Amino acid sequence: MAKENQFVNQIADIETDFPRWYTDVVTRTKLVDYGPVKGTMVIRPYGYAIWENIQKELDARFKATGHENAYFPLLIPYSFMTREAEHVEGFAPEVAVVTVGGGETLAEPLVIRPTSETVIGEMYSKWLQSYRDLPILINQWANVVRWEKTTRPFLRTSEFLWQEGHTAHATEEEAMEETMKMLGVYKEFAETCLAIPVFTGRKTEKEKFAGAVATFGMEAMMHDGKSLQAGTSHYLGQNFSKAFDIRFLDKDGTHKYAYTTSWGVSTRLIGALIMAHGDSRGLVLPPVVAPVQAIVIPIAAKKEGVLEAAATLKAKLRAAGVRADCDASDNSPGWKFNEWEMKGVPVRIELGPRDIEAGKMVLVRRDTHEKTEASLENAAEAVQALLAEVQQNLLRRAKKRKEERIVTAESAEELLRGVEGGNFVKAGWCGCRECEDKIKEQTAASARVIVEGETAGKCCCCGREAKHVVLFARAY
RNA sequence: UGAGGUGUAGCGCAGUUUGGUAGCGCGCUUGGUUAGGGACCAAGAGGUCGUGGGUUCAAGUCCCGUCACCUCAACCA
Repeated sequence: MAKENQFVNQIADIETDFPRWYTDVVTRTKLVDYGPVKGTMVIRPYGYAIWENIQKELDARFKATGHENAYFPLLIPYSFMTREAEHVEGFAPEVAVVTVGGGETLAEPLVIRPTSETVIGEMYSKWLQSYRDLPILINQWANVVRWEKTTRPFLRTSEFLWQEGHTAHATEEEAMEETMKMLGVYKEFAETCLAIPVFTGRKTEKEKFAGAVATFGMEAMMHDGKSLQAGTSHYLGQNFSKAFDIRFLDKDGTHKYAYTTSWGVSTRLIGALIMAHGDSRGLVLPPVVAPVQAIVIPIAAKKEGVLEAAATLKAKLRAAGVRADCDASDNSPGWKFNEWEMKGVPVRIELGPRDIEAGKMVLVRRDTHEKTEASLENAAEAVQALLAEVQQNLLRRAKKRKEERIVTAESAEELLRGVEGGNFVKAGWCGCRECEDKIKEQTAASARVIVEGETAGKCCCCGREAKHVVLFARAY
């Protein structure tokens, strides 16, 4: 009992104090540390390794859909921001501005990019001349800065890492197709790699990206029933091409403005992983993105042959492509069990004198804590099979919860009851901004996405005829 | 930007009410014994008490200012 308490004291209780649980877990597992400047974070090796795995998976998908990587400058002339009216209005309050360079006040202040539509638009206008130059399909991996008032590691920080795709097309249809295609790429990635089932759909006017014609979002359900916007894909129409003069000479001999898109996901995905799968013992990482997929814990490590056998096993697993490690530190086995569980490693392998003699190992999976034995001879196969199963199970589990936690509401009261119970709520909406604001005020829930292909009778707020079915939730 | 809270050793905290030698737990170092769910013994190292000023013989403690961080709300990926 005393020992149990000692463990529990490491991190706050996930059910009763989720925000605290989150910050405890991200710092104690060494994913992240706070930076010296307000709102900044240091992504430590264990956290960055997750990001690298996310990047690897996403980058492959971007390349497979015809995109190339490039890099645009961090500093943007302030005047660029003001060329698109909605854009500047949306971003001006949270932009960081450089006014001095080389000890001298700059003639024109520079913005540290909060997003890159403007610089990239400027460059596209230079590069684009003929319809033959289209489409332009470029992605950038970069950091951006948004001066946020309150911050939380991975979820909202002043500086964060992301990927922003920026494309230009000859027609509206093609640009819209691109917008939806990339939303689909995100969705597939979230489910197969992060084991997070998501809701996708169009955002309301209130929630859309500043400067977009339409924004489509990917929403994920967190442990506490709140929603996290995990990615967005924007159809920008000709808003930016008109502001930045992105024109081309078409087949018919006339100049036309291009149709552009942009889409991005960020290090917030790491926060999504943590909050979607974590449990009372800490992180639960899906094998596809886990920095360490299997951790070998030698038992009675000082007994002859144990460490050697553990090292051999690790090497064997690595040779088979498993991200394996061995904890040969002086800590007790029990300490290691808890530590690596907190760090979310999908599979633990216990290897002691008894096992070695029997030619076996003990496998313990992080998601269910189920213990099994497997032969050392086919170690790699057994571990790979278990990793695949853990990945499947995490998705299955998350899907089940997602389905169980969707309710419908006919009135604002029902909506409130729904979100208070930690649910996502489908409800009819008349389409007006007043109702949307009112719902938010009364329930603290916002319109996450407009649900496609469903019809509702009445608006849950004003009772007029509903234009859309909307998925409402409290959000991060 | 509004409301609340916290700053004392690497981490978590006590000490502040009533001013008088800087404490506890974990972690860290060294040596030894241990080892299948956060082991044990012994000896150590480590602190301008967030910061600036003031009151006082004397300030972690009282007064004034200031900064940072956390939680909740509003805005965003």
